[in-house]
Amino acid sequence: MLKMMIRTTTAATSSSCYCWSSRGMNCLHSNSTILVFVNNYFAFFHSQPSKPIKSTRTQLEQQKRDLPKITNVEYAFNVFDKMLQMRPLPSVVRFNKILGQVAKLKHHSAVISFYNQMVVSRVGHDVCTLTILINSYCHLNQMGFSLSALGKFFKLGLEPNVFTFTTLINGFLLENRVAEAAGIFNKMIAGGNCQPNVVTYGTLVKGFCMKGNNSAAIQLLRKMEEGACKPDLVVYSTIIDSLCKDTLVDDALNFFSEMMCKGIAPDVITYNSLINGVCKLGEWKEAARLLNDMVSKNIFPDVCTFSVLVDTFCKEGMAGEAEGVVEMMIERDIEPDRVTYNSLMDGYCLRGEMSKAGKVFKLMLSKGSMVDVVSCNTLINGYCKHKMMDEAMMLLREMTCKGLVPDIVTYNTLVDSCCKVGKLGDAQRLFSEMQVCGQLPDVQTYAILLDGLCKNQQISTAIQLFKEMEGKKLDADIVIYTILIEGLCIAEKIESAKELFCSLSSRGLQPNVRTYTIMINGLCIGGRTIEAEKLLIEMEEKGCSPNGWTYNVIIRGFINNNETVTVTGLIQQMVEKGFSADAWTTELIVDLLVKDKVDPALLPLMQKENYELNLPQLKLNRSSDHPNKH
DNA sequence: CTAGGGTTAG
Repeated sequence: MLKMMIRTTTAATSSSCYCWSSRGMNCLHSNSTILVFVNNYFAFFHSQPSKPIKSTRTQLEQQKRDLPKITNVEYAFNVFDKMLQMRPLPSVVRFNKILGQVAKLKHHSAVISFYNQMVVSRVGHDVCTLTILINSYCHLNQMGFSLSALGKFFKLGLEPNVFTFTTLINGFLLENRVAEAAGIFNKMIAGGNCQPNVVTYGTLVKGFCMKGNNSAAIQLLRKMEEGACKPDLVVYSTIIDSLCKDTLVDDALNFFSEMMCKGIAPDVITYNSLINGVCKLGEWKEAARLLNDMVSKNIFPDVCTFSVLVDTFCKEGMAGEAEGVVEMMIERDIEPDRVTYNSLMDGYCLRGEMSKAGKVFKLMLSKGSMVDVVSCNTLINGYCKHKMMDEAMMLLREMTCKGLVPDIVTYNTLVDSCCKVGKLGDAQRLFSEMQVCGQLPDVQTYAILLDGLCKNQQISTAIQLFKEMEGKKLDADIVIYTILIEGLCIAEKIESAKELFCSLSSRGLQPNVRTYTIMINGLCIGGRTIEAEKLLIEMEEKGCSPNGWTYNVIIRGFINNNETVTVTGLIQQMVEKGFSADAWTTELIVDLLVKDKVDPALLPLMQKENYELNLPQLKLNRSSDHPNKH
């Protein structure tokens, strides 16, 4: 359906950009920058061949004619059996070829059983056989067996080569044992007869990146430049990707240009890393520039490239552009996958266009095997965020009918929304249901339900639930305690809240800004403004800087307790730190100004600004609660 | 015949 809609729109895409409505198609006259962007790409993609030219694969196939192409393990078993029955036995090389192909299919346990058959049938093995074996053990996270396979080298009088050592290094890295990986590498360098090559270096660079040690990875790259083994595309791409993941996109771009200066051409993986990096920072214009750049170099974007763009446009609220990207994909015969459609669906959910989200979901259903737990969760989340609880619950039932098992995210989403709309009973029923279905609640689930109970003034039930959680040996974190402290404050049990707050350090927990602010608010509600002010100073001293929300809370607290003398100082402090009063606080301050109780010079310093959260202020203000980000 | 980079979504 969606595809049909997309196809009907493509004819007109050169002049405008379209979006869908429930009635069909509407012309979307968005701002010119976006139109220029989209149109450039259409022009651009129309000028490209619709599919990359197929390489001369026939040649390769001809070369391999004597070797059967292994496409699945069953076939490999057959071929292998036949080979074992041949007399004389085929050469080790032929067995290695089969083994290698099975390993490429990632059927590592099959590799091991083939190897064992080879041993029984007395097929000789060589360095290559053992290296494939070691590699398979590595991928099965069985380094112990890898190392005992290494022992076979000595038994058979074989010498491990650079492939063997690189495989071992990779094996240690897969188990996060970077030190041991580096140890092998150092021994290679010291040994002299088997020096690391560019792949060995690349493997270790990856290892450092995995540990988040970019500087070690970069150091290794610099070391390569000094020696005979120069860094290649993979080494650069690994570092570029790692920098992008750490949002150090500028550094990544520097390595990108450095690489190109050396005549190393980037590929689709390099560009995907960069596009992903800039997109995570919301810089879609930079992403568009990179996309432009790669296509101009005849590097073809793949599903991943496009999916990232769809996701970013959706998150930036640019659904029309996201649709445009999907059109481009279809135009270029790149089939959007579940990730692409899921991003688009999430984008519609974000805009509250739930009927369009539902249409994408139906389209995914019609394609078969595209809908999974994640896509259901996305739509359920969309329904929940727009308080369409009936639809959300219906989808929960539907997914079970389709044989999809709702996971902890499904239940957490639903429990949270039930709490937010005040359906505590439903939330509790879902909480039991998930346990019956074998999805054990985690700390986050408890946090969600505890928060719901506390916000709905059911503190005693909350405390009961908290004890249940402790009984299950789940470690309560600061988020849980903050919720309970807030719950106690809402119940106006300020002394208990304070006690719990003071017990945090003995529990090995550090209060965060949220915890402090909630406690300060509680103290103000209880009229204990002196303690509130002391806590404001204390948090700063303990290295937890108050934020705008903290100041708003304490200022309101002081005003409500008629302590207007201190308020002037607090407002000054807040403004000096670059925070401003929210609408509620401003109202109270203006009120004071009218009564001539604060310095009028402060007025222009205050701007209206919406804060994420409003705390209960002697009265409960449920409607102003925002989704909690525990 | 054997070893290294990205796979995006809730």
